[in-house]
Amino acid sequence: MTSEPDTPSSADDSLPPPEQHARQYAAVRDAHETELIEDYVELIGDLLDHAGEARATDIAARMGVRQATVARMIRRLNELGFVTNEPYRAIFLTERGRAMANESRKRHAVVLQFLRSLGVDDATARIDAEGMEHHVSEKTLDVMRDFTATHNKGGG
Amino acid sequence: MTSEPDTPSSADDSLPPPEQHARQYAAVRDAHETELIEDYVELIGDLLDHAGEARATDIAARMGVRQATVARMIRRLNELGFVTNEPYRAIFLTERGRAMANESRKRHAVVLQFLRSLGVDDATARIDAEGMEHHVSEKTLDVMRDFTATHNKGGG
DNA sequence: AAACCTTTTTAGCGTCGGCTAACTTTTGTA
DNA sequence: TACAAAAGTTAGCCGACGCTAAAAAGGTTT
Repeated sequence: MTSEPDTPSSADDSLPPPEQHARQYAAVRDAHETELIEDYVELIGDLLDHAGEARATDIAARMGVRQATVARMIRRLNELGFVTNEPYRAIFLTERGRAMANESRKRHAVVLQFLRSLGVDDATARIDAEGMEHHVSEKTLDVMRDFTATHNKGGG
Repeated sequence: MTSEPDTPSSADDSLPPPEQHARQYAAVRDAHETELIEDYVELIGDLLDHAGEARATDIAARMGVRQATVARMIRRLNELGFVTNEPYRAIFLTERGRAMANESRKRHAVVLQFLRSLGVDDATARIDAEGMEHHVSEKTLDVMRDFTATHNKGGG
């Protein structure tokens, strides 16, 4: 039939050429590299804003990992220039860290609200947004923003 | 203005309780554990279907990694019961592997077509789908399927 | 001040998934 | 048949990120 829902251009029958395929997976790997860092930075920013300070204990509790894991990550974030910290003291974001936290938070909010305006329930939207957040390109984020704006007039 | 896009109920002002927050991150970590395995199994399934066989060279080229990396992963997939393989021979999927490949492929297709029907260009949709695929819950997949079905009548 | 508890840090283990280098097997060709 | 190229395997390095256990620093209570 020529009137099938799958048009030739949108059918997923054939594999992309190997190089393009490889680039897709490389993009995913790249995203994974920065993903955890962004999650930590975003969480630290949230804690600073909501609790006034970001302590390792709270980060550990919210990330669901041990404090030792957090300590090592904080050291890494410091080396990368995202946070400043002195031994046995709270953690603060550098300018770069603050920028990343804001970026992440915005992206997170766009995805979360998009999912909700699609009709996904809140709990599911929160979980999915957390995972999807780092894999959504700027272009797709724009589309999501538009969609949410036009489908959310009555409030979501 | 009181008619801002952010309604109080959908605003993301406060952090979730720590335990819930931790569960969200745990879900992401869990997804990461199986993600790469699913990607390999899905790719092997695609190669079997499209090329008739799945060879380590082709897997490496398409994943964008070295053959040594593929070899170790194949051994792992074998131990996990997803593939069968004999030394220096092509790779085949077990029943479990085939089931996972089909699942992954379906999920991948749903996300990809959803993005396209949203209006995301093909190249972007492909990249984003690859990353998002593993972080989309069944519930959200259902919503995406519905959306694509109702917004894709003219083809796209 | 001493004792105690919490918080943070450090040391060290294990797994995973990239990599290179070197080797073996298969395959294709002279 | 012999040799070269391609494909597959193995060994071992490295960084990341979980973990436990134990030490060090900070804060509180007596």
